[in-house]
Amino acid sequence: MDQPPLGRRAQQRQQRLAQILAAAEQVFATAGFEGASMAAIAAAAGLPKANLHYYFGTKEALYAALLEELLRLWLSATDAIRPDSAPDAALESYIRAKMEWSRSRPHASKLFANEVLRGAPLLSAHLAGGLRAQVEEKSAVLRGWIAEGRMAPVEPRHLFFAIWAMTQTYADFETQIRLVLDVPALGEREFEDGVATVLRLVLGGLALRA
Amino acid sequence: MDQPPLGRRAQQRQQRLAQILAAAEQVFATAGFEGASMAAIAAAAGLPKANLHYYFGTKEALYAALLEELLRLWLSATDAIRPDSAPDAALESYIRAKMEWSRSRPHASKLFANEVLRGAPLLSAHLAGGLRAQVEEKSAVLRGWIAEGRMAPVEPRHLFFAIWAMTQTYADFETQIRLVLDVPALGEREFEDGVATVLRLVLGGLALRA
DNA sequence: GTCTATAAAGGGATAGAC
DNA sequence: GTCTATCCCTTTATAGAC
Repeated sequence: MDQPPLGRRAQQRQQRLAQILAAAEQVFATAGFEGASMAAIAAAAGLPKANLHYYFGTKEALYAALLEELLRLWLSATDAIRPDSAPDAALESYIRAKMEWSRSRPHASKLFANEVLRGAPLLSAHLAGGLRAQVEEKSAVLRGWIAEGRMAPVEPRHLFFAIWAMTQTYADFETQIRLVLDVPALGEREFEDGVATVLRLVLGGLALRA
Repeated sequence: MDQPPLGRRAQQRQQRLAQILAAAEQVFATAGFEGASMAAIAAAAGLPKANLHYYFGTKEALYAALLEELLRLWLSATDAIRPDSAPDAALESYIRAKMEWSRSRPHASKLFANEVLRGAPLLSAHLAGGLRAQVEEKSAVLRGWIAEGRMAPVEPRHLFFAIWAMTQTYADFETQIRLVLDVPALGEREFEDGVATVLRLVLGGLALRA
């Protein structure tokens, strides 16, 4: 993606941008768009407030830049679901990828959840465009497997909704899960139990395992 | 709950309170705590702003009153899960109740989601208290069924997380589901497909149906 | 009890020195 | 490019007339 001959100035610029984006992701994720203040983001980034405006112009532009990056992540996880794949391996791979995303990028997941809760004012076009197209494409693959008797009949789009919900809940509802389980933070143990549960429901529910 | 001899004044007071709470639930649900303004809530309730302060004092008190009511709903849905129940009927009843709640009270679900995303500052005590206790109690019932061989082995608490996620997503992520399905609003058809999908995954995954 | 007017605080954004 | 000081608007909350 990056052209190699990047001057020292451009490098520093990239670093500043990344520094601001990381701080913004964290603050927006837990406070939401309205709840996050530019002052709080600046403090998290260790920079004066005016610096953020120099790099991104407005609060909304900074927020939009984060969503932009987020969408690439969202749309890149379904690669394993292809007509020539084995249904059980494909779905297991997809579920593990989604769960790993919740573990490693919880702020991104929460940011996305906040935006959708608000009615997705900055994301509607992408949801109705790229995401819908991808869901349709992958649903066709699943319908093919069902027609061949390789998988129990299910409405594929609702299966995706269920998988998204079960995996993302470990990021978005982390607070609730942590308090119910009475652990200080979600760790390996909790994510392993989560993966095992989701795999049992999906693979078992679709007659893909004993 | 209400004492019968309620004077006309008290009746009007109750009506005003309900009117404000309904408007506040809707505004807080989509805008979040910070994003919602007392002016917007007042407009939705058809009252001047000062009226809200007269009845509830502060914005946070109004918000807290909504969460209070919400918790009663959350904690009342697991009644069907009892040691002497049939596992499949109990879980089906629970799933249908949770899904019906997403259909009939989407604003309440979104309000809850917003609060948990924020780290549940006003809800931590209840999540670690009443909710945890209830989950432990019902998990013990499920472990009993598993020990008797009436249900496939699963970590009961994570099963609850999965059921909560799959059912609440039809309220919280309604915008995304609507756009992916390309429908103007979620209707009977969509909720029936959702219930069917969740039942297949849970009952099938736990070896409670063919 | 109800409403208008306003006080007090905090927010995004920018001007202008360096 | 970077930072301080500040403008201007919105927001919560209340005072005080009715």
